[in-house]
Amino acid sequence: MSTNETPAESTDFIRDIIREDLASGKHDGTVTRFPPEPNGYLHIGHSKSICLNFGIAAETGGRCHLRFDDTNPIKEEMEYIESIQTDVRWLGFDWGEDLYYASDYFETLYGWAEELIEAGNAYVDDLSADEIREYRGTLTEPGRPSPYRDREPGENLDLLRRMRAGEFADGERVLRAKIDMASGNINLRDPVIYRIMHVDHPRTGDAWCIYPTYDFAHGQSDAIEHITHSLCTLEFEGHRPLYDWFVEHLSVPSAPRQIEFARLNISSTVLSKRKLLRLVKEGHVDGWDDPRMPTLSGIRRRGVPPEAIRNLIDRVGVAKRDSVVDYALFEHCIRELLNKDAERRMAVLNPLKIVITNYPEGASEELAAVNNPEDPDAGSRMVPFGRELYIERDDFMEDPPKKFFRLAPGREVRLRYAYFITCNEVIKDSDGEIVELRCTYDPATKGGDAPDGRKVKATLHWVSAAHAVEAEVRLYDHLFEVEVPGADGDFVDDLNPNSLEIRSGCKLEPSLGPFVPGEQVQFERLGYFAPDTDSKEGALVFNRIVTLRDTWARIRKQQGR
RNA sequence: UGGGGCGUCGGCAAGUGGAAAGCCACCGGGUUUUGGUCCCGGCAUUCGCAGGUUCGAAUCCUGCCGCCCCAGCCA
Repeated sequence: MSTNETPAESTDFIRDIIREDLASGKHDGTVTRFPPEPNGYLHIGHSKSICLNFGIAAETGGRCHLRFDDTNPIKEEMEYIESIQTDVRWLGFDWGEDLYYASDYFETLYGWAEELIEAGNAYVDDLSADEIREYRGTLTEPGRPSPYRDREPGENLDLLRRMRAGEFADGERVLRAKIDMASGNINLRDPVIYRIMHVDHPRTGDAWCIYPTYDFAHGQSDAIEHITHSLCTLEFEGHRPLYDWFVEHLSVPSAPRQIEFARLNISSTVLSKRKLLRLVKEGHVDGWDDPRMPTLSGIRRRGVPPEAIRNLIDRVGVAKRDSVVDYALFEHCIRELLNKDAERRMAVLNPLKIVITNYPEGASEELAAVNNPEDPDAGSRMVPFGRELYIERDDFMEDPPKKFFRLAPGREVRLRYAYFITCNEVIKDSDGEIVELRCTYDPATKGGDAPDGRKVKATLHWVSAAHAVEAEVRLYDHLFEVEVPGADGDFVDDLNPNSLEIRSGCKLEPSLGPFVPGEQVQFERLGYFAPDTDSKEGALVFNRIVTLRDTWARIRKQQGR
């Protein structure tokens, strides 16, 4: 198979800039980086940055580094360093040898701090945090210089060395860059670049008790790694002048360019570590990998293939506008992929027993079922059929409304890959609850076609009662009831109380018994599912990844339920 | 009332002076042994608003309005 068309190049303002830089010879190649702080789990919002950085590197034959921005030991843990690597790999990206840590540069960064002092561009400030805030001024009033602003380089150097040596307590002094206390950009009002923290660092242990801030570490780390384009989110726009200031005033080995883009937001969920942490801590979900969570670990556990996330990111694009992507677009990406890849199976989640009264007692037979109508190579399998079967309760109505085409008293429908059946009798218990249906089948319709050409308006899925495998199936809905949680009030108040529904006693066709964990299946007419990590031998648990598009549900809604 | 950004269909998003791409959602219709898939069609006479420049403006100019970010020794 060949084509003359070149694949449509995804383009956005960042790729445009990079293309120009390459064309003009400003750079020979590209080096990007994904720089998470190891203080939490990655979520789908991060995948935009990951796909962008690794994607651009791949498209331009460059490299993308994975760098942990571990400058604040209070919040960081090795556990996160592990999980982040697992998640990035799962998403489908590889940093090769290029794994770095900002903490690897602590000594170099410290040297640059002394360099700044010697040039009269930094000073040790004895003001307290509160005083610094007061002196900083406000959004509309300029700041005032600290009384320590004009200390001599010699004294500053001595003080910084003593800070490093551990002579002072946390918060007693800080090192500040001497820039402009009257700047309209508050980030330039002598930002703190080193603080004292007598805290062990996950990687450097007790080697340091002073740590550089993000502003003093990030651009310089980029420069050390010869990053050409440092892509970050919009909230860092105001930090760019500072980023550039350090690159200009320090003897760094290269001059990276920071470019900002809008972060990914998705409706009906939240994407901030703070909020996600609260969901876990307050027990609204069962952990970071709860299948309802937008964390990569949660999405993975739910059964979503990583390719679906990459496709979503491609479709969303990259721009500078604050936006909220419709969750439906994500669902579409999942369905689009799984429709093509997932094998079909039959499973009944809410069983209603039917007895085929004219089918011989004790008999059974095997019927051929297609594995994936979208993929002829997927072949077919045999499914057992017998006198007693289960169908979905929703597929029968004693008193059907207009447009309900499924089973009803006196009505004939098709059992997929099996026979036409007609419902003759409805059996109820003493409460009036339907407990069983008595039907007859037409032996001439074996396989699902009537030789006389008669049609039927519905095809139902089913499972033979004698052969069924039992399983628990977990159904998920949006975590939040509103598109933008917390738009008015606490986001927790917008939680969807019905985001999880557990169905036990579900009946699966026997081929699902030994199903391989990690693989996705379509339960015909119901949606895409995957085994949960809670599955055990003989105690299967499936997660619903996403439903199928459901036109009948829409009709029902239009009819007023 | 400081500085930095952003405003194109319900949601994303192209377009950068010469006839408003595409995708999702939604609404029809066809095919169908999944009310799935697939196919066909519809969906911005108008680009936050108001002026101006121009033969011609979403694109240029001016003014206004709205939204987001910044006052951590977080990132």
